[in-house]
Amino acid sequence: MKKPSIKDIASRLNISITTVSFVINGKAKEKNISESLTKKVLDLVAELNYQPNALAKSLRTGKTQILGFLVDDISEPFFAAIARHLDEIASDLGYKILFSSTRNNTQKAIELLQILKDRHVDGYIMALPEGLEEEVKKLIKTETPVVLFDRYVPDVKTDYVIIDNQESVYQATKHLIDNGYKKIGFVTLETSQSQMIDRLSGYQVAMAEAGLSTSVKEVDYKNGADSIAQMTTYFKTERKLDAVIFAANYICMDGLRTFKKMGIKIHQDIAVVSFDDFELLEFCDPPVTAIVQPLNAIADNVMKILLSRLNKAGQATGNTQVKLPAHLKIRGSSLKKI
Amino acid sequence: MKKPSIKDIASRLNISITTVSFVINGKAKEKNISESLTKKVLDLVAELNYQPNALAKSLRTGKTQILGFLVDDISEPFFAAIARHLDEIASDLGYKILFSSTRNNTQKAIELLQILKDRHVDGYIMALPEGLEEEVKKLIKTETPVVLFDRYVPDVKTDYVIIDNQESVYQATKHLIDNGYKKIGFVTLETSQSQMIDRLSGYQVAMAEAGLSTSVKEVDYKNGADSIAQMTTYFKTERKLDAVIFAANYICMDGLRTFKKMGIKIHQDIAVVSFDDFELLEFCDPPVTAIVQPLNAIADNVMKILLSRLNKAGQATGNTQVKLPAHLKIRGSSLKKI
DNA sequence: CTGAAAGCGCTTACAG
DNA sequence: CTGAAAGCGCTTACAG
Repeated sequence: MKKPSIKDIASRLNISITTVSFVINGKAKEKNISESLTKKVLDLVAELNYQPNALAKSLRTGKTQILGFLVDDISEPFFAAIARHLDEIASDLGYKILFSSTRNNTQKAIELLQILKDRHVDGYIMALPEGLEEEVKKLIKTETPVVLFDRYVPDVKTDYVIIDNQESVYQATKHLIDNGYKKIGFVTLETSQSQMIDRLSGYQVAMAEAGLSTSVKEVDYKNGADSIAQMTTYFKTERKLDAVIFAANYICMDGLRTFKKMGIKIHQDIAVVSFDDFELLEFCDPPVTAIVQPLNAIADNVMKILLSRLNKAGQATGNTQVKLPAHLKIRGSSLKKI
Repeated sequence: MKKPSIKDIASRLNISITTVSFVINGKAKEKNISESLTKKVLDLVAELNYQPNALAKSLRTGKTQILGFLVDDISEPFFAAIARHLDEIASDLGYKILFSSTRNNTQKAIELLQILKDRHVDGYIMALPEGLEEEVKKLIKTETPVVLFDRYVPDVKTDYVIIDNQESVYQATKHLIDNGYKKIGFVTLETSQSQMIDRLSGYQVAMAEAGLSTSVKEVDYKNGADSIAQMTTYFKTERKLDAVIFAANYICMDGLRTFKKMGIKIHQDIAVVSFDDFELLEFCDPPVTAIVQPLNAIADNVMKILLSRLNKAGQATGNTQVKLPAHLKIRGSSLKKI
C-alpha cells in the first residue's frame, strides 16, 4: 500500500529503471524505446497511479519547481492579490510558490531567505524589504533568478516590475489642480523605499509646475491609532488644505478614519485621491478617486521574466526592468472644486 | 564557491560524515563524541556557513517540514488573515507552508492536492472545497495529518477547528429581535457547506423561537453583478423586511452595494448584520454590526492540533474537534428599531 | 534498443 | 568514541 517507486515499475516489467525513467519523462522516442514497451510502462504507471517522488528528482536535478515569494505581509490586499495571480500562473506551469511574510522585521526576513535557500527554490519573487539589499546581492551573484516588484533598489542590479509611480501621482495631482484645487497635501510614509519616493516626487513635480507650494506629511507608522493621531495633528495644523493625496492603501484607510473622527467631509471639505483601489473607496460618500495598479499585468510580467530566466539559467543576460502604467479611476471625491 | 556539503566538512577535518551528521543534529552528547571534536566541527560549520541540504534530508527522513494549505482563494481577507497567522506560527517552529487556491474548481483542487502529495508535505490544513471529500478520506487513511477549518464534513472523520456558526447567528438574530425587528431576512449562498448550513440554522431556530416567519435568499453566486441583480430582485419582492443578516463577507459586500444602488438606507430603512468583520463595515453610515471570527484563535488551534499529530505520527488518537465562539460586535446598523 | 552503475546529500543501524 | 556502508528515489553519462 506504500507509494510505488520507479523500481517497482521496473521490476514488475522486468526492465531497467533507466528505461522506465526515460518513458516517464517523455524521452521514449528520443531514446529509441520501442512503442510496445513504452505503452506497457505507461499502462502500468496509470494502473499503479505512480507519481514520481519530487524530492528525489529535485535532489538529483537540483531543480525543485518551487519559487520563493517574499513580502512584508501576505495579508495586505495588494500582496494577497499579486500572490493569487502568481499562484494561478505558476501552478499552470507546474511551479509551486512558497509564500513568506517578513512582517517588517529585517532579521526575520534574512532567516526566511535562508530557509528558502535551504529549500533550494528555483527562483525568487520579492517586494524587497528594507535591510535585505546585501543578502539579495549575494543571491544574484549565485546566478539565482530574482525578480523584484513593487519597488526596486537602484543599487541592486536585477530584474524588476514596477509601476510608474511618479507619472501616476503626477497625473493625479494634475487632475486635482485642473479641477481647481490649490492647497493640495500629500500624506505618505516615512520610508526610503523607491515606490514611495517616486510617488512623492510625482506630486512635487506637478505642484512645482503649477507654481503651487507643497505640504507633505510623512507618517511614522507604528500602528493605526498612532497614525490617526499624527494625521489629526497634520490636518488641524494645515487647516487650509482643499485636497489631499494618500500615498498608500493603509495610509488612506487611516486618513479616512481621521476624517470621520474630525467630521471632515470628503469633497465638500477636502478632495481626496487614494493610491491603490480597494472596496471601501467605492462606498465612501462620495466615492473616492484612486490610482489603480494593474495587478494582473504586474503578476504576468513577473512570471514571464522569471520563467525566461529559469529556462536559460547561467546565461548572463541583461536585466529586464518593466515599468507599467497605473490608471486613475476618477470618482466623486475629486470632482471640480465647489 | 558552491555550497559546502557534509562531505566537505568531514574531509577537511579528516573524520567521517557520520560524526559530522551527529554533531550537526545535536546528538554529539548522546553519541559520546568528544567535546573537542564537537567544537571543531561546529567551528568549521560556522566558518563555511554550512547549511544542510533540506532536500537530501527530506528524501532520507521522509519529512519535509512543509505543510500544505488549501483554500478557495488565498486573496479573500478571511483566508489571507488565517494564512498570515499560520505562517507566523509555523515559521517559528521551522515549518514552511505551501499555499494553494482552488478557485472553486474541483478538478484544479484535486490536482493541487496531488502536487502537495508529490512534494511530500508533512501535513495539510484545508478549508475543504466541495468535491474533495473522497480525496481527503484517502489522505486520512494514509495516516497523513489533516486539519480542516472553516467547515467540516460530517462524513469525513478528522480533526477540525470551526467556529460556532449556529450559536453566533442565533445570538445575532436574537439581538435583532430584542431590538424590535420582526421581518428579518437572511441572505446566504446556495451551497451545502457546513458553515453556511449552520449559520442558516441559527437564524431559523431564533426566528422559530420568537414565532416569527423566515425569509431566506440563497444567492447562486456567479459574479458580483449577478449577485447584486439577484439581491435587487429579492429586496424588491420582500419590501417589508425591516432587518437582514448577510451570511458571509462578500455576500454582505454585494448586499451593501445593492442597498446603495436601490437607495436603501442602513438602519433607517433596514437593520443590517454581517457575518465576518471587515474595514468597510466600520465606514458605513451608520457602521454595520458584525459577527467577528476569532482569527488568531482559529490559526492557533489549527497549528496546535497539527503539530501534536506531527509529533506522534502513526498513533491512532481520537479526533480533536474544536468549536470556537464568535463575537457579536454591535454597531449602529442594528440599534433599536426606530 | 536497453541496462548497470554512479551520484545528488543526507541519516542511521551496525560494527568495532 | 568513531567510521564504513546502505539506502531514500530519482537522472544520466556510458557501454554494449
